[in-house]
Amino acid sequence: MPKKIRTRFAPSPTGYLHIGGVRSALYPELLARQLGGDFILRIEDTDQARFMPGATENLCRTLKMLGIEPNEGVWIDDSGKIIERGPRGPYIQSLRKSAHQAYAKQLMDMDKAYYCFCTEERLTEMRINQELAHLPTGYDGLCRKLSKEEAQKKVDAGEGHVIRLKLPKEGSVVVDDIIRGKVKFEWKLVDDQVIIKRDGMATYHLASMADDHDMGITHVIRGEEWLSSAPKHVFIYQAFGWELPVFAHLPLILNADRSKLSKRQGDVSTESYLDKGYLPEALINFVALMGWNPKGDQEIYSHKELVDLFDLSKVNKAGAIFNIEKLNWLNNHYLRQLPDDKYFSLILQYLPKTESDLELKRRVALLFRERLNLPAEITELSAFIFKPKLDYSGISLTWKDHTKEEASERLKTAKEWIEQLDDSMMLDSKAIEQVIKSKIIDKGWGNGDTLWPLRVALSAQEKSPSPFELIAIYGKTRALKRVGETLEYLK
RNA sequence: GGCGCGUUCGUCUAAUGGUUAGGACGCUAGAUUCUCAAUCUGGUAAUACGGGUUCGAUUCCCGUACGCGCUACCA
Repeated sequence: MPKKIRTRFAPSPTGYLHIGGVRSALYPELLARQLGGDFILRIEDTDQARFMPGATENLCRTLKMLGIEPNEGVWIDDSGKIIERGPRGPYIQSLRKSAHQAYAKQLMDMDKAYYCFCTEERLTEMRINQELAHLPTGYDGLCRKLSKEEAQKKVDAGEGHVIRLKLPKEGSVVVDDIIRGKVKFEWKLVDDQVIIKRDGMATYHLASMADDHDMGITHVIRGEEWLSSAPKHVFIYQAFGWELPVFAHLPLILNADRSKLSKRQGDVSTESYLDKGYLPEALINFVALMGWNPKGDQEIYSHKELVDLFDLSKVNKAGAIFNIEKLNWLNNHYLRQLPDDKYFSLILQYLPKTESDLELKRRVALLFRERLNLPAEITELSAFIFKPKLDYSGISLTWKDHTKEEASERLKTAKEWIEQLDDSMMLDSKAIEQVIKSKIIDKGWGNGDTLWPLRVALSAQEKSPSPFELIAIYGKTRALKRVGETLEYLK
């Protein structure tokens, strides 16, 4: 029986989940779902200094909203409390400290690691000197030369220390990556990495590999920034004789200037996109297609379709710039697909609180639906509808070279038409359109010279929905009031 | 500086040792239309550069350029 696929997303609780993180979570999730495997969420909090309270909750909440749910590991319950589920916990890395230390000890017993007593000051000075001499930077191996007895004596004497990997000094390693193929590194250029810090906590390199192994992770899917340190990871796996996972280093998501996506440039917090009204479906669709494509001309994919189609080996190698225009287009698409009730519940908050007529608000929301990339845009687009009185000073009420008198004449007549409108058709803009257009024909007028003044009278906007739709929205009384006020204004 | 990765329209991408190098977003023109939006139709625009290999390279190889990542007791 083939081994069960187990993938994971392992963020650090140092801030909000950013867009790149969404993809780092999505791809492993897609893969696990497709192959009937497990998707695990592990929190990597070994850096106490960068730990941010609330970050784990935020990460989980955001993933939950996006519909990327792990079936094992850290999660958040409905009351907002962090929970852990699954048989291979704890899934919060700092809680695995003693296991990491035991692994480090084993590595030392195998002579694959050693104590280092060098101070920060010495290390800094060493690095500066290396830079000045234009030499590659890296640990000079001073403590590597210490005998085990000497080192143990220092430790017993209570001297502060870290544990470093004892990497080969010659030869090379090949990291096999499913996206990039075989990547070769010379051992002599790989630094003796610290794996246990002075505070006893493991660094990423040991902690992540140990946990991945202990949790049975089969596919390590992570950002390209890890490729350079992959040799150390391979070393650790091999030192313990563990079976290597499949490595997949994802291309980075970039700012417009092609630098790594960062908080300095634009908004990268996924939660803020959600808050702005970008729909989870749009975000998932968008992020999935950055750096991967199932071929063909389809642009819209549901999460389910992505699960079926995803193929790790077809992920691109080059980084991708975050293109908000396309996200907007996708959001417009998904907004229009939403069931009316759901759509309205998203829009309501952007319509005036002072307006109490919920049914009116609902019809306004539906009226502007296809023009929206984001829910908030409706506020400005529809503001005129809720104003008690319109200001016509900034816009022409006359069609082309028509005169004010002609416009007034049209409006006066249109007012009568509105009055005569059958009450039963007041909600039906198509019916209203039919009636009014036929009356225009009867009069021998043109659509433009009549409809333009009418629409502007109702909206005071250069651009707006049609006069028929506006009459339907307003109802007879308010529509007549608007036209009446326009007539006053024209005098 | 060293090491690693990368490079197809402005952006996201597809394709193949032989194609008019395809799609989408954007932009743009037209149709529709009272305006806008939506919709439909059309247009715009790309294989970084230089060498090879080959009958033929965008595709394979080498080099150059450029970009990015890493170079922490951060992840």
